Amino acid sequence: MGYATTHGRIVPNPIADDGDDQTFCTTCAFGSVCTARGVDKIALRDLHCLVEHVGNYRSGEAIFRTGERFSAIYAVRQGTVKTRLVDIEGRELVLGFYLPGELVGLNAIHPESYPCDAIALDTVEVCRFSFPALSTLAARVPGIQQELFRRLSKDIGNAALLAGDYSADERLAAFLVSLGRRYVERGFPADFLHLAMSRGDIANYLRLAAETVSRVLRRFQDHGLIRVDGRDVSVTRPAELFALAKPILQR
Amino acid sequence: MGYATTHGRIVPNPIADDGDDQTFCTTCAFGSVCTARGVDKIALRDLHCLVEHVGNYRSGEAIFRTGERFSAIYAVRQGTVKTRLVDIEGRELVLGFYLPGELVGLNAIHPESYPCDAIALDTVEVCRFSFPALSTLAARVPGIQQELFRRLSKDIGNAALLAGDYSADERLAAFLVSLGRRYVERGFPADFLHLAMSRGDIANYLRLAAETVSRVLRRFQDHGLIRVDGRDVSVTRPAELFALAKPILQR
DNA sequence: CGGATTTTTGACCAATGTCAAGACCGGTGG
DNA sequence: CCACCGGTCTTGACATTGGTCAAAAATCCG
Repeated sequence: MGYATTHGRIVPNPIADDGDDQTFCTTCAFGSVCTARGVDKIALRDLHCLVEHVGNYRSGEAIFRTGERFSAIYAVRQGTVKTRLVDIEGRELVLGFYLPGELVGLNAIHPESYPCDAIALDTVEVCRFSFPALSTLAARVPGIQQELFRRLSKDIGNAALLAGDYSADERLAAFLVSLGRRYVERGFPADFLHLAMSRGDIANYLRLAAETVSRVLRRFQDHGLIRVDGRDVSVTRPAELFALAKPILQR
Repeated sequence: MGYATTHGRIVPNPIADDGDDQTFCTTCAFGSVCTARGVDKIALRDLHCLVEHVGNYRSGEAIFRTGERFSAIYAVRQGTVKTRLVDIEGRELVLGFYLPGELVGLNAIHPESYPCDAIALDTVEVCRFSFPALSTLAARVPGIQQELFRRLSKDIGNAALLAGDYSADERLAAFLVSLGRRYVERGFPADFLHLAMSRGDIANYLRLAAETVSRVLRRFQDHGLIRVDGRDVSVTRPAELFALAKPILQR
């Protein structure tokens, strides 16, 4: 695990180890397949073979761009990635944020070309999985096929989450809670978040104006739910925050 | 093909034939796999074996309900299905509408239980595909695995479509254009739609109030873009309607 | 025909967006 | 070390879209 400082604090910052033939990267998208479900050695080696580490994208750089031919999906190893599309009128639309261990590019299988840009929000490393190779392997290894189906299916649900006509408060609360949960899954404290993305990106993702994000965070802080310091947020009343988020997150 | 009358008109109404060992149902979700890509005979028979026709749901009846254990996906054969969830506050949230040939239930793979209700909007018949059986088959027949990946991926894109902060006009235009396209794919005229769903359902799906849907349709008609008669809509100026929908549909 | 449901229409209201100005923060170079 | 600069963030005043409420009209269905 690596650490980075922001505003003079020590902030945990996940960095994937390289893994080995037995364990694979700890943050690997397919880690669970290999560990929990006991994939056979050969499959594991095959998976290793078709993975390619691609690294050191700096903030603002693109991992792929809209319209490029789809050939691979990417697992985030370190840093945070956003996907976004820019519509005909020039409006930016942020589709999602991806933390270490999450898969980017699943929405490109159908159109066969990437329907969005994937942009690094800080220093990012990814694993590249050639999709033809991966689907061949998936046909041989049930666990991997399963995992792909699962993640595709999960993304459908996630995309639908935002689509509701929820209030700005509900959206922001759900955003913070969900981000918190995903950090916890990766072994980070539940009550402290560092936001890799700007207010503008958050607003764009939640379909709000940046000003509204600012105001709501301010209000949450005034009510004692959270403590905001720039891009660092500590959650002081998780239960109340969750209560707000409930209509969106319930299931 | 069957026909039904509404408001005294003759409205085309797709009814899938039963297919045979060679051709499968014409509207079948996996039709393209079998025909275009030449699936081997054995696979085709297997697919036939694991399909189960389930029929004659009447308007309002559920094909599955929130929380039931996930065991199968369904391909619509006849009629129209809506999926919806009811949030903690009792608000209904329509997730999608499904025409003949489309797959319902893909969003249930991940949670392993259906995260929404699937409700018949008129007289509905479906094909039931046991999911364990289907994924086993998918591992053997690349075309089927491919088709599943494709459709899962497509649904991610569709779910994201609605999520933008688009105006009521843009939403409704995109809704009509997209519905029209899907009908055309099924061999129905491009300029005439019959809406199986109520204004309330449309509103709910587009995250608008029912009153807004009414008003916008009225305005479209006043401007000569469409002609509305209850649930029948004819598109008189497709180009202009598309122009409105463009920010949402472009890709 | 008659009650229930859906749809339309109108009047009003509130949440959120827009515009504009200023504060803050981090980085750069003198 | 400090001054400046660009970007991001915050705050305030105001405008607008779409929601809410209520009632009337149309449609459905027995």
